[in-house]
Amino acid sequence: MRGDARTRLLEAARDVIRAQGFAGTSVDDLCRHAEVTKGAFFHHFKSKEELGVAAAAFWATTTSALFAQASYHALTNPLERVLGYIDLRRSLVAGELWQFTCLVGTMVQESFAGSEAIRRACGASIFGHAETLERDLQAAMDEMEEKPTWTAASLARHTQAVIQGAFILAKASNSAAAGRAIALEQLGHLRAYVELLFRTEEERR
Amino acid sequence: MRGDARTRLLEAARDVIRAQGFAGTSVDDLCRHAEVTKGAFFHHFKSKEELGVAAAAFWATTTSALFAQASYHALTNPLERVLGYIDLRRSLVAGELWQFTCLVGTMVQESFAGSEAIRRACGASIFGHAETLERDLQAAMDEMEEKPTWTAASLARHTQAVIQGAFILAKASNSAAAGRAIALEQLGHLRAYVELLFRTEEERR
DNA sequence: TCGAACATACCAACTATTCGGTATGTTAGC
DNA sequence: GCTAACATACCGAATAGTTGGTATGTTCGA
Repeated sequence: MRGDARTRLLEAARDVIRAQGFAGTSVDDLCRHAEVTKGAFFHHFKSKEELGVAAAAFWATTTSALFAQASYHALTNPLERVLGYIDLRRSLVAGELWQFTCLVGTMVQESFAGSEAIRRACGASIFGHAETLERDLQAAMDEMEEKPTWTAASLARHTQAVIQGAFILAKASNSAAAGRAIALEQLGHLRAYVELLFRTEEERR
Repeated sequence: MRGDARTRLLEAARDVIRAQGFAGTSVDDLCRHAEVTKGAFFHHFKSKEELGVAAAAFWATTTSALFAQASYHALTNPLERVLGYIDLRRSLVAGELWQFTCLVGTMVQESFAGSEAIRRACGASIFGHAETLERDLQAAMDEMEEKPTWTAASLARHTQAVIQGAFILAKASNSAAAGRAIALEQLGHLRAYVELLFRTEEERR
């Protein structure tokens, strides 16, 4: 028990902030949820803002570890690896909204004006994750006959834009079930776009 | 001057909440920005939450008026009208981030768990706007030879998902200029997807 | 048409509470 | 016995919301 207060606070931040937002979550909220006293909080983080930065970094490392060990990386076809990533994202849409939405996407929305440090940490997480898709996208592009006008980096960012937008539409929905359905629907459109971009006419039939 | 305190508060909410988020904006912030006293605020809105609901409704009416009068509606080809909508959205990406991002997208992200009333108002704005695109999309679909598997409603929602996601990536960017560039890039991908879906192989060459 | 009755719009000061943060401990492990 | 990891108690500032009052109409009967 002793020695893990910092991790418990970061896990609490990950869950509570996704549900309530950063400004809508008080330090006491986090301490209650992590079953930790305020003294412990300010022992590990010198301010609430510093916790926000640490939570974004925590999110970046834990999620990148999750995706790094995924099985789609073993596929030989780079396009199949990209589609495998999208399918994995689809499989992660489960449970309540706060369980599958994105911490840094939520945080950056309300912190980009107030805290440059949090904004930078969230941006690093989002764009860093996008960059991990770039290699496979570039490899798939290199196999194409006619070179496209768009770049692998912009398409990698597009996957993240669709995912983040899907989460917003899910949050705007009338129920968790409806939100999940819309998120899946939107990831379906993302998959269709990637397939349309890469599959040539003859391949499609 | 007298009699417009309510409108000035709604305009202040539209601008300040887009920059700071709902929870990050205090009632005093709004009163200062609208040059109105706190008494006036609680005369027109019985709570901060009620202002949030009214701001979402205000956003829905003002933005739908903006798009209703746009010139792309005069185009005869329904697909051209859809692409005209996307091009209009691209032209609106200008100035600072808080000036072109979406109020209800920002608000729903942090309010969906805390206030059902605000969540509902934001959802009505987003999905109501999506529905205005459905007619043109359906008309374009009806002109296609082979009927697609996806629906006009889901594609209409997809436009909104990409737009909302583009705003999040813009906010995560290191500068307003970089954010604008990413937003435009992402709307470009959205345009490309719509074109790929509707243009048949022969039309494309 | 005049004015009392009423309604709306707003103001300035106040309250109760919550917030982020701090000061001062206490405990456990090397 | 020294240091990092906590706990307890507290502070000042900020917060949402309230109160009692005033200024500006609006209505309607005599």
